[in-house]
Amino acid sequence: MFRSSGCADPDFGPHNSRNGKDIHSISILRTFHRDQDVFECDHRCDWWYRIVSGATRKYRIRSDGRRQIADIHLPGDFFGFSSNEKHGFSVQAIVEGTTIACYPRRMTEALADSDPSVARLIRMGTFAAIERLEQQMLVVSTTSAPERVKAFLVHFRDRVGRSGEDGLALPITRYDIADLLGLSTETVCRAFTDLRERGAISLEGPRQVTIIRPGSGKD
Amino acid sequence: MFRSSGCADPDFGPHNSRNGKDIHSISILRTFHRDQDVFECDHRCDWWYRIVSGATRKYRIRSDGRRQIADIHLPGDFFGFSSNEKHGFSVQAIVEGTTIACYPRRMTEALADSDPSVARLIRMGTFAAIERLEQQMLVVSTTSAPERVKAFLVHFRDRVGRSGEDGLALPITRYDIADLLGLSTETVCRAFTDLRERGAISLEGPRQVTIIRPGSGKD
DNA sequence: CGTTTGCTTGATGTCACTCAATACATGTGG
DNA sequence: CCACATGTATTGAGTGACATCAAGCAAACG
Repeated sequence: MFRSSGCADPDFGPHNSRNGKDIHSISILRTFHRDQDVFECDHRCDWWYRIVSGATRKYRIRSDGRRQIADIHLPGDFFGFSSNEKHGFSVQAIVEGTTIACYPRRMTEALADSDPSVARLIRMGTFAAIERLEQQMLVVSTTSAPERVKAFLVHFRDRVGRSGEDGLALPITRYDIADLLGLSTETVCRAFTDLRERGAISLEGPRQVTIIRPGSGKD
Repeated sequence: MFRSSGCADPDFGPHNSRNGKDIHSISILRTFHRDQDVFECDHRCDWWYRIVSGATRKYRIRSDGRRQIADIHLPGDFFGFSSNEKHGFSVQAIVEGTTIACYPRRMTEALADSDPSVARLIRMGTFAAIERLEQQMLVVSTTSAPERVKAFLVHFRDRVGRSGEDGLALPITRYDIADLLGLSTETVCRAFTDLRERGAISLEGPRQVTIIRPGSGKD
């Protein structure tokens, strides 16, 4: 359905561990259906996660009933970190068949204590999560709606891993984009057509976008 | 000027280290003037930081000249983490005399490799940073301007460390709040008066706020 | 300088509707 | 019983009309 980023991840190959146990051996792989929960907001933080293939959304239902999406996770992304007892967010699979590596938290922390390379790996994962959120913050705070959508597209393309070609296949609906950017679906639709008419993007289909002029209004 | 949270931090007291070196001994304390740069966006990420007292803003200048504030750091907060060579953001002191503990990155990473408790400390700091950003995301994405300001106030009060009293002293100007929330200063002002007239907050002064009804529209 | 208010214009949310694609159950004829 | 068509409901996407809210400018206030 959309370009799978696969498992091409240099950081996550087999690595030297001093005691035989590595981070792979303590993880379990789970596959999720579309819209299936990975965890809910009131669950305990007993696991860490990493996307192998597919995509997930981290969201929260506001008191007024709106759904706020805080993050989209793509292959290679870590998530589920928390210093509290419970995550404040729920996470759902977006794509049918999303595969996620699940790491039991206590065991992984113990492994990190004994193996500095594991600690380093987790550290890099959290650093990447911080940068993802910071970029996301810039995108969300873009004032004009079309520019916000465009910033999202550029950011998303950069995350998917630019492979030279310009075509970008969105795994998410307009509704998801709206809840991620704090806009209404209608405004997102209008932003897409606006960007297309102004020549900033071209649409081969609703989910198939080509960014033509990423320069204007990049940040 | 505003309530100093001081240094009351259990995690950061002297801790057991196996080789005599602890994270305190490799850090240096620096004091900054108001609006003085801690680092700029194109600088290399050679240091990690932690606020001891005062406050800082992490910001970035957009291509259209607007200043986007991505985070406010308060005492106890770690910042400066990045998996890239350079931070994409600049950080400035907000409060005169802001004191920051600076940790040389390579040395701290080496210390983390040899001392699991240091690695754990850094991990907790990054987890807290992630949660800060996620909460910030929820605040920024609140649709209505008054509700967004109110969400900011509630979030900020929770971060400053609720000590029972309701009074909240803001270390930052309306302009900073505007750039943090993606609003104009005028709209922030109007939101303050609107919240005051509706009885949600009371203002003892421009920087002295009391949150009366945090419940409505909390998230 | 930081904060606040009034006024106007423009942008966005809301409501309503259309359109296309899909899935699923039902019906019909061989 | 099976193959194939039809009707219906559902979902995602796009558009238009209208009211509302926030930005921008100006000016006053402390």
